[in-house]
Amino acid sequence: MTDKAGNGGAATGGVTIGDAAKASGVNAKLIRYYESIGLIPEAGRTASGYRLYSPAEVHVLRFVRRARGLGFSIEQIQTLVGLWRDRDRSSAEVKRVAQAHMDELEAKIAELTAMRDSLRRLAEACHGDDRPDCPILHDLAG
Amino acid sequence: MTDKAGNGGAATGGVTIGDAAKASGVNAKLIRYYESIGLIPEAGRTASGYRLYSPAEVHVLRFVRRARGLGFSIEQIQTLVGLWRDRDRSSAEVKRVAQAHMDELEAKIAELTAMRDSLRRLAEACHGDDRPDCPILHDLAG
DNA sequence: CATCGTGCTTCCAGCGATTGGAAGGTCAAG
DNA sequence: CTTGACCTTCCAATCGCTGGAAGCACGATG
Repeated sequence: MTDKAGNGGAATGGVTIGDAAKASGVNAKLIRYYESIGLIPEAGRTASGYRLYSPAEVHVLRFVRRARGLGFSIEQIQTLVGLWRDRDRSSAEVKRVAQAHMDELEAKIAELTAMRDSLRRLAEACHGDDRPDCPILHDLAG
Repeated sequence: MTDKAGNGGAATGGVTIGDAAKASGVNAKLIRYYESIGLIPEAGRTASGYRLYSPAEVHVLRFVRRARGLGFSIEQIQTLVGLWRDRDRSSAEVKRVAQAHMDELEAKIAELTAMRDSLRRLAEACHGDDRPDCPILHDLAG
């Protein structure tokens, strides 16, 4: 029940991908995927080929997970991680990326809301009983 | 400028895919795709292999386009087209499909709205100037 | 020492709903 | 006969994952 490698988080120079996954909330499969597309740099390896993650790398993974949670695209996250690493960044640059994403969110919300409203109007007019008459189909049929 | 086939909409037993596209608002590529996945039945063909669409088939395409416009999935549209064709359908069944989709829309809207609100709060707290301090990155970094 | 179970590795494929392109056949008009 | 607009099929890419298969690595147990 204890660590199979005996180093669940310290001293050896990094944790395995499974532990990095647990610590960051990004599953192992996804971590490899993020590496493969270049979102995160290639991890170091043990002699036998296992990936190793330092606390700093786990931190990046957590960052990525949070950014995905806010709906940022991989491309935007790449930019954000870059800005995060850059101590001389301007907050204006970060804000620009965030604003761009907010605009996308706003557009998507508007689109979905319009769909929902149209649909709601149609559904409200539909009896929803055994009779075949249905304003929903009537509308779709044009 | 007139019809290349001389039958832009009548008498010959159907229009070509390009004309069906213009008439339905679904582009030709997409019509073929819809056929390939079984959303619409295989179209008839001319001797030389061109697809032909009757007014009724064009009508189905228009139906599909409107349903996609409301955000219904292909699978849901398949059900709706089936119900549309069935004169003995119950409006309750149609309403169920619509309601299911409205629930999905509602969930997505809630998700995106939560993202937008979080992001807005962070962005409002960000100066957006030359200084590197940024609550957005601060939050993402945890 | 052999074996077991778990975790790691790579690679390949699929999801949903399109869109794009390449390579080639068909048709009517000039 | 050539031109050009249409049609055909097939294959690949998009976005962000997720799943599976086949095979090595590792530690604990019998």
